Amino acid sequence: MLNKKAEFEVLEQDIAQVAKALSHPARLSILRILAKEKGCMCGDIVDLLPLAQSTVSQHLKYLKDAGLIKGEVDGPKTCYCLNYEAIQNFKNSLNEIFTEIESLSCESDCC
Amino acid sequence: MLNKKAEFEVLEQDIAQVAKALSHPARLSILRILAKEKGCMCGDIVDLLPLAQSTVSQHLKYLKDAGLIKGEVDGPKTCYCLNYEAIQNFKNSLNEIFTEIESLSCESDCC
DNA sequence: ATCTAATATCGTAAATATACGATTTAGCGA
DNA sequence: TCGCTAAATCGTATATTTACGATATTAGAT
Repeated sequence: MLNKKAEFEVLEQDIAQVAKALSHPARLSILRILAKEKGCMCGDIVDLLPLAQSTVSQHLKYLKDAGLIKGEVDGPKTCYCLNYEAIQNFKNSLNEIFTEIESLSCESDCC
Repeated sequence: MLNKKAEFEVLEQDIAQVAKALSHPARLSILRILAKEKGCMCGDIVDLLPLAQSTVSQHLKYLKDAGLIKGEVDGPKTCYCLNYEAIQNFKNSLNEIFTEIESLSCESDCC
């Protein structure tokens, strides 16, 4: 199958990638847990979610690849934290698009 | 495969669903086109995107199912418009989660 | 040196998304 | 009525995501 994603604007590609990372409730839940728990929760996330350890690890990788979290290996453990800068950047990009959309409000003759 | 999405919070499920609709550059592009073009563009979207008609139609359906756009059938044509209310709702929900995340900023001992 | 606990990775199965061409549907105009 | 145009839907191929169990990896503790 041909992948056409590269043919769109970079801003659109960037937002799409982060939106994809936010497109599963488990990953949104993980972000909230990481914000709530002091000292950067690691494996305890598994205890808080109805998912297997390997699945949680997979979701964490997904979030890390999207840049939304950082992970620091510490012996056999790994410490995950939110990447506030990346979250802020996403918020800004999304706002950029949303305000553009709202300001261009079409005076439609139909719906 | 077991689908575990239903086991998460409704807020998380709702945001995830809209985020998924925003997770492809073609769909973000469509939203911008709908905002820009007066009179609610319909088939001309196809001319503006590097995708086949059937693929664009599929993306439009995806956006409509997520509630982000409305479509009004008018003879053989269909007129699509943004659903500003839904977009506003999503913005609010996302802000809710993001401000929660930011206010809970963890004082971590690692990253 | 070995055991153990915490994670990551591998292999795999099923579900969903992405893309296309071909076909169907619907109403308009000749 | 017949074709035309616009759009939706179908069928299909491929890619990606989601989920799990099993296995590998890593470093501290015994």
